[in-house]
Amino acid sequence: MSKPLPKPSPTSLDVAARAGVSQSAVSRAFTPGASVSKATRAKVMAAAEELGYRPNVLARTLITGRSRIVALVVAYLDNQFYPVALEKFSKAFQALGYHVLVFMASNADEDVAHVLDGLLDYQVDGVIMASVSISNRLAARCETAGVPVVLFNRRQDDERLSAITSDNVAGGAKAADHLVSLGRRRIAHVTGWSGSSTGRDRREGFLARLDAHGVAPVAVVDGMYDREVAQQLTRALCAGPERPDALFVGSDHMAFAVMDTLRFELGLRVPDDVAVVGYDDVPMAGWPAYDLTTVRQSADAMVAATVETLMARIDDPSMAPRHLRIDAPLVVRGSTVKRETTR
Amino acid sequence: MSKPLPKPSPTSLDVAARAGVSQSAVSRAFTPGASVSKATRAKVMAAAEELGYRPNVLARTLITGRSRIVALVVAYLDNQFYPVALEKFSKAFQALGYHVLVFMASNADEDVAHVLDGLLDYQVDGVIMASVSISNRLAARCETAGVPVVLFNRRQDDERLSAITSDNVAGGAKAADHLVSLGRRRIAHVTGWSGSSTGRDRREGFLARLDAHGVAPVAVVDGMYDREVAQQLTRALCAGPERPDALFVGSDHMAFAVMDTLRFELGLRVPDDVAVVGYDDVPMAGWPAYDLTTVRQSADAMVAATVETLMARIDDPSMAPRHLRIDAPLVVRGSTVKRETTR
DNA sequence: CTGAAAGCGCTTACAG
DNA sequence: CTGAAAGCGCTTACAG
Repeated sequence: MSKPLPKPSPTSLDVAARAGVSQSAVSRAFTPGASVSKATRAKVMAAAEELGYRPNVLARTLITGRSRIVALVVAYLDNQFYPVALEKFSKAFQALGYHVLVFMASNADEDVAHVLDGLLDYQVDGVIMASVSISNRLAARCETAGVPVVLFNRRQDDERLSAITSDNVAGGAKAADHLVSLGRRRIAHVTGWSGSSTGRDRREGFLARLDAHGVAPVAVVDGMYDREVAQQLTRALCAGPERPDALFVGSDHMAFAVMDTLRFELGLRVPDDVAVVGYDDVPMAGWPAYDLTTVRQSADAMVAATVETLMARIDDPSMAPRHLRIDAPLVVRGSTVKRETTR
Repeated sequence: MSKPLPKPSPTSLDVAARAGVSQSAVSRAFTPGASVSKATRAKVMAAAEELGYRPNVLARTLITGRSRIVALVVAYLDNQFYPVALEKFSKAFQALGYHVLVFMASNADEDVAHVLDGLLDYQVDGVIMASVSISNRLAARCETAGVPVVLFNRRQDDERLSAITSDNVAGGAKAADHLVSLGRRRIAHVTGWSGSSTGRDRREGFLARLDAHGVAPVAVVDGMYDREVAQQLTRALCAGPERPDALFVGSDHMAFAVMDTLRFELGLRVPDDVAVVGYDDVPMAGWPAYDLTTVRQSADAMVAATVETLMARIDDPSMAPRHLRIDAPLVVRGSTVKRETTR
């Protein structure tokens, strides 16, 4: 409650006085491309160094309208795909002189609305919505505020929003091809949350291709991208008389829970009794304990495309929104094809 | 490059005009505790609503010196402990009306210095250094700028820095007690990075207690908090004639790699051939595939203590730094004690 | 309770 | 290239 004054930071005026130049000159010395003589800049820099001066970014933002802050809205970090992406986002933006403000939001619309207000208050230059859907009303609000939004790993029918995803429909199809080619016929699908485009698209691609092969799924159930739910569904699926011999799971995160349940709770062998295919290819999928066959969403490629798209729209707000679908290859591992080398 | 104008956001002046009051009145209406009549506030709020006005936080920051932004500096997000903590930090600060700016930094001093400059430019109200060490010179720079710093999961001899850790020395000791009580005698320790306080403290506690039990470790090697390194060390340790029958690993993240190597590469049984104890108790440690005995660092407790400490120092910069050590209980699971219920 | 005014630390036309 | 000045959108004494 007390207000002790930690000696105030030096301002451009202090530097100007010390360097014997005008305050404008100091500002110019710190503005790339501004017209200052070499001599002036040198004097300014020397004085700044002595005083420990650094320009106040916030004051600059007030004038330029550019905060060099990008907001990343994310719903959960327990699915390893997102921390991996966050790390890459953070590094990519840092390299561009931008910084990432993280907002956690559930997928509830009021919650997203509230978070959105908060981030608009900070005059962020752009918004990345990762794993979060956004209503048209909310999207419109960002556009009105002149803040470009790009969806990461989610797409929307609303044309105004840029969206970067993997090719989820094709990815789902690859999972179907793979399981059928392995001779599996009692195939079930634990989908990603059907409230998300990723959940729906992967399911659509998977079921369409299964159908093309003349195979009817024994079950299609919503895993909600939740470990617990996936676990319960696995139990239920395996309790019936027609136990599946293959499971396509809408995310690696759920697939790990499915495998745990199959092996340690139900005593089934993977892949012998049940083959499992996931989606994402998070690092953990490659760990020997799971060795999970999965559809790879390249976080590198998706993050790079997202950053590029957002920056392009920040530089030119009139640019048309982009909808990119990154290729997602199947990565075959031990959860579908028995390995000889490991026990 | 073009500069199309997305219609500018309404300012307090616009609202004032519409509400028929002064600009000061608008400001007061949005300042909790300011003296405004109910009637005035109502008029202002109505006008603000109609115009879609929200106060510009940055302009406010320029005056108050409080940005309500907290910087979180983190070295890596692959160890699940950190994303879990980040999620909790973000939610806790959001609840307080603060926001988290994420900075990734390696542990290299120049890198930290660079990142620190960046975050000081944003006038952040406080800094949390998670998994990152900081030199005294750098710490001093923050203090000079009047920005409180608290270390999360790392401590420093420098008294000026608040630090929140688990009781790593006691935690290490518990791991030793447990393994010895199990009858293990050929015990090795893959330590956390010895450049970190956590790595050193856990080792110290572990070795001291081992010694108290009259047991000499068969090996003590630095795992660097790295999966790859842990894997190679595991191979090397098990190649010798005196294969360890127990391993204390400085973090769960490394322990998973150790278990994978033991089981899938070396064909050893856990815990029968080798017992494994980790540190952290990340969610994954409880998953059946690992079922890892470990020392629990409560992310909830540590984050809460960190937030509380940082907020206290933001409110009163003259407050003395705090050094908290959160109790870290041993959680016994299947990687040291065979479970009957699971296969 | 209310308004006019100064000022937070900068950028950027405008003259020179 | 350089400086004096206006102004970004607010908060906050200061009078009334």
